[in-house]
Amino acid sequence: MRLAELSERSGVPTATIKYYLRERLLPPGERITATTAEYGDSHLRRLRLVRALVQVGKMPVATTREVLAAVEDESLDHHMRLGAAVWALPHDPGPAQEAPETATARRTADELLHRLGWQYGLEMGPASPAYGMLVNALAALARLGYPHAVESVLPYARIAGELAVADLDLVEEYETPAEQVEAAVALTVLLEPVLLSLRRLAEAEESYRRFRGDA
Amino acid sequence: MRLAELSERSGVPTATIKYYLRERLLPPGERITATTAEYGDSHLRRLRLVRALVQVGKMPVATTREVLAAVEDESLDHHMRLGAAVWALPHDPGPAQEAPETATARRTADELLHRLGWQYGLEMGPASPAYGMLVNALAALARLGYPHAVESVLPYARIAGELAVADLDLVEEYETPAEQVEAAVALTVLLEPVLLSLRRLAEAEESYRRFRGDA
DNA sequence: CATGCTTGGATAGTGACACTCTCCAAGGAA
DNA sequence: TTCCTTGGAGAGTGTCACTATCCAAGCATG
Repeated sequence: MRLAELSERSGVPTATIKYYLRERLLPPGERITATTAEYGDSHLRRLRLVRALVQVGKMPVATTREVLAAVEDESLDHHMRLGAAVWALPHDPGPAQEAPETATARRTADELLHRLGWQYGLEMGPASPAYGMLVNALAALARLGYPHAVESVLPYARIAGELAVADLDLVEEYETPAEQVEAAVALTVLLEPVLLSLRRLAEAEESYRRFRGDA
Repeated sequence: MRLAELSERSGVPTATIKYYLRERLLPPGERITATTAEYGDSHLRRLRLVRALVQVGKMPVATTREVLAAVEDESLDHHMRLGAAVWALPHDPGPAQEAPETATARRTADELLHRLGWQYGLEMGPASPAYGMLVNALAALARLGYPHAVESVLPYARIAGELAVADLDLVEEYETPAEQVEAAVALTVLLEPVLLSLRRLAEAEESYRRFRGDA
């Protein structure tokens, strides 16, 4: 199919597809003549993934490119490939200035990983983007005077552990490593809004039960 | 204290504080002379909250203004005030075009609320931003061919329920309704990055355990 | 073969957003 | 009196995801 048809079938404007091609989020089509290129189902599939990651997952385009590169990197073993892909997922820049709250938050995060027995996290953690995000968020809570000690966060960490098990169960339903890595990225990103919106709905429900009719 | 000192104590540049004043994220200081205004601890506290919501919680400035207005609205009862505040929290625009996947996603969401027995959600749900986010995300998963049926999402919803209980427990540790509403907003927003980063760390851990050493 | 449309590629422009810079007049301090 | 600081207002900046405009080379029709 040509660009126009790819656009029609995916619902993405041609100008946007051209932009994605330029940014290397989509591999170039197979050149037929000097002025036309042919696209296949793999392009359509990739285009849908890109759209989902960028629009629903709100991932920056540059980040998406890196993640997709990791997904396709056949030179890594399975765990490393998963790791590289998820590693590249969007994250806030780590703690910038070393405020005193940051140091405390770092210690809290470390103790948390200890208490949970997350070996890999303890080893690789401090360098990983997710660890930086965690430290940042804990430091922000501390600055506002909200609970941020290990005891307060531990329940959330246990719940996160349950989530990860559910996620990996879903991933393992796929056969090939390539499918699994793609599923890991898609599900990691796209289940975030699902989870957050469900939490908001659940909070409304719980608030209704507890406070309904209060003055 | 004057603007310069407020800036120094909060670490926020004066130009940015002026911007927040202009955007009504901060109430104006008490005018002392024609050219000077006095700010108090409440301004410092509010400024820190704004910074946390905007920078860590990545909330748009316009949204933050609405949320803070709801937090301060004394005319609502407690549950409504919480609801109004969380209602105004940032959310994607609801489902735009009515693709077939959207209709399916909507049915899945409704059935989910039924199965969970979330009365309030069933009643108010379809109008709420969180419901729109959920439908959007489920539709995106469907478009990519990933599981999005009630059975696949149910575990996540149950976990969200646990999160909400933990959240409201934290909120109820505060005494006055005003403190509780502010805590609800702050914790709803600031625990999101905590939760998401913990999920990423947990996924890395779980992936390490399952796939370590795979070819 | 001439005419006009389509295609893909390159370049520049748009709109939203969170700041950030530059002025300015009125005070206050030395 | 002179200089510096303050708060307010308007315009400018940088980023980012597009999006509109050009352009040359085909292809399709009369």
